[in-house]
Amino acid sequence: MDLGERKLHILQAIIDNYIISAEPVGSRTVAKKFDIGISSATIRNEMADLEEMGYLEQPHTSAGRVPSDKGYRLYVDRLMKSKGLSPAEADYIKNLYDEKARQIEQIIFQTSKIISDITDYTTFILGPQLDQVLIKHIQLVPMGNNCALLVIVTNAGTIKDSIITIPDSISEDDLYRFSNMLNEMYRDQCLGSISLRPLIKVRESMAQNQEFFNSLVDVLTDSIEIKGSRELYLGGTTNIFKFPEYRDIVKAKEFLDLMEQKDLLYKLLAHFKGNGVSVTIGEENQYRELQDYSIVTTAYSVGGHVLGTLGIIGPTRMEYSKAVSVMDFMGKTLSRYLTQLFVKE
Amino acid sequence: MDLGERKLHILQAIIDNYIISAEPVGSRTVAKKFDIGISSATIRNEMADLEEMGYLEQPHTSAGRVPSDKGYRLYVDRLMKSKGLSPAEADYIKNLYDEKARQIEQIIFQTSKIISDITDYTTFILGPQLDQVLIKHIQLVPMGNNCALLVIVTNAGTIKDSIITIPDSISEDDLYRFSNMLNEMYRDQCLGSISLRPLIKVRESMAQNQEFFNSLVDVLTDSIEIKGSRELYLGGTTNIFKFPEYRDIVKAKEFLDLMEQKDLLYKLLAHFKGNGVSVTIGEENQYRELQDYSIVTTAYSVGGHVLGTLGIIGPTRMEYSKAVSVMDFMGKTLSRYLTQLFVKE
DNA sequence: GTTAGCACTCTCCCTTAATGAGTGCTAATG
DNA sequence: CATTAGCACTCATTAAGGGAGAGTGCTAAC
Repeated sequence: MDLGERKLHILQAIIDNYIISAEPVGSRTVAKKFDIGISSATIRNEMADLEEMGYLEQPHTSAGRVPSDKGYRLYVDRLMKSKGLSPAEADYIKNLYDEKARQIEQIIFQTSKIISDITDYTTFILGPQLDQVLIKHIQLVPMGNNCALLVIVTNAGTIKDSIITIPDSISEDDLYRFSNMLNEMYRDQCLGSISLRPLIKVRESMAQNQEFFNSLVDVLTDSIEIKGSRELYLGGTTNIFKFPEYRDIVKAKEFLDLMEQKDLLYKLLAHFKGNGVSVTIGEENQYRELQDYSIVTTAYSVGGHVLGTLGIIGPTRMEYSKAVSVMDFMGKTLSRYLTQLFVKE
Repeated sequence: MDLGERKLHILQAIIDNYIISAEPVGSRTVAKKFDIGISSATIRNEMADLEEMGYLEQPHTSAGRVPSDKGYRLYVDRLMKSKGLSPAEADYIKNLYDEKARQIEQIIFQTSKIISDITDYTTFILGPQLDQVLIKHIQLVPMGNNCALLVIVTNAGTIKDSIITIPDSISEDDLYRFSNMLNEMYRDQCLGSISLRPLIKVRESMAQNQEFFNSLVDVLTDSIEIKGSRELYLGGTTNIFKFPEYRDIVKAKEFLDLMEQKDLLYKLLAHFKGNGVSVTIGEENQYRELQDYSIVTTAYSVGGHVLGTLGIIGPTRMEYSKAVSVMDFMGKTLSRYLTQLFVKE
């Protein structure tokens, strides 16, 4: 059995309808929407075919049809009409970015807020990938009781800090001197691939402070171990309540727990390295916990280097057309903005 | 009518029971719990009195009694037996703090996680109050396209950063020189009360860079405007689902929306400056949106200076005894830990 | 003052019945 | 031969009715 033009039209009508209504779609409804002279009986036959082919499902015998993941996939690949953003929306976004945002965190939060406001889905953003990023400044700041703060500023505007212990024998002046050394050694080096070798020289020059030296090396090594340290920002988590399929308290809790469990989202996002917008529908997802949801992601970059990922998550009954447009637009807008801020012309 | 010993005992039995069961408590239940020879009929009479006095309420004629906010208040002030933490819990907490936490943010997150794990309520923590805090280091880091990052490290281990624009005429070397000047001027000054006057001298020395100078002054002024910039950390927001009174999706959403609306929590916490643990029950709260909940707060400090506030929020049917013990313990533990880290002996 | 007894109230839950949307099949139609 | 009208059938949803049970308030006796 093959997918004639008419079957595709019917499938599209059903999905369009279901995305809006969240109710199984019956043959009569399709007949009305599809005002050419085809009766509901004919449509019923076609729908039975589409179900047999796996594009539709039936919650129970006497209900209408609901799209399957396979149906959504076909819809995303071939049927949906790309909507684009309304000029009002594009303006709204541009204006927000024009306002002075003075911290990279603020910019990211703003981005996540925009996306979840416009789409009504939950947004998650993976912060700058530190191994791609250059060190712009290193500073050791004496803090108090045998403590110092190691601060690393990167060229993506992010700051990484770490408390380290220092022995009594090191004075504040020593720390500042040492800061300068570190700066000279590591400025404009890539955080992901800095070598500890140059430090050996330093080690000799502070032979009496082995302990401090070791602690410092530990921290630097930790800083290179980036995986754990990438921030994951969430926005619009309670948007999930807007969808009737999550009126059920158990499902809502399940979703919110999922969002709090950030490891899963980390792992998930690790896969989407490519550029362009990627859509993962329901069971296409390799993680079972996420197979009830659809996820749309895209990368953002600074000066051509991919820095992190934007994503939204919502029910498989997602407004894919809008979701894809928004993510595409926001990925590009954020990249342009960051590049303009941080890359020398 | 006055509150005899027996009435107090009955009230206590009712509240103890209701806190656990979340069901209206009937006279028979109290009679059982209260195994001295008093019949349920007598207790019924006493309960009617307690209701008349405003300590109890009746959801409907044929239901048991439920404590009123006034009842809870009496309970908290006079009736509850302070439980203290179990040794196991105290150990668990101490062990967590002994693990190396390398960022102040991490420490705060850990604290909020501990509190919501132990109490099952939602935790909110107001981060360090920046006007109480000393500047330990200031750094201008050149970033790219007419941009620099102003980084301020404080003696509470927090870092404040801000993107500022710089004119072409300023070189990287100028920036570093300027950083050094700022450091000399402001190190160990209180962030809340730094004066811009010393900068006037600098202004003269960079007469040809008025624009940059102005932008810098703006940012410094902003940094002093602290109110907006205090972080509010949340933990265990989905704990609310554990309580039967929030099985209702509307109420659950209401609560979660409340937690996302951080201004309200800011305003709320501004009131609790004193030390010691403070309990606010239901309608005692001045903000209508919070009158369905009870809130327990306490301050944390570094070296005797109050830095911020810990709080939990849950249904008025709260395990006050445990809540108070935990908050007291955690406030003290966190303060001790931070003091030990950051204050010179 | 305390208590046993009893009528009364109200919620909760189960059963039953009616409604209605939608299907699948059959037979008629162009 | 594809299309369609007609009809019996299915199943979820909703409303109504009717115990059962928990709890109260009142009265009268102790």
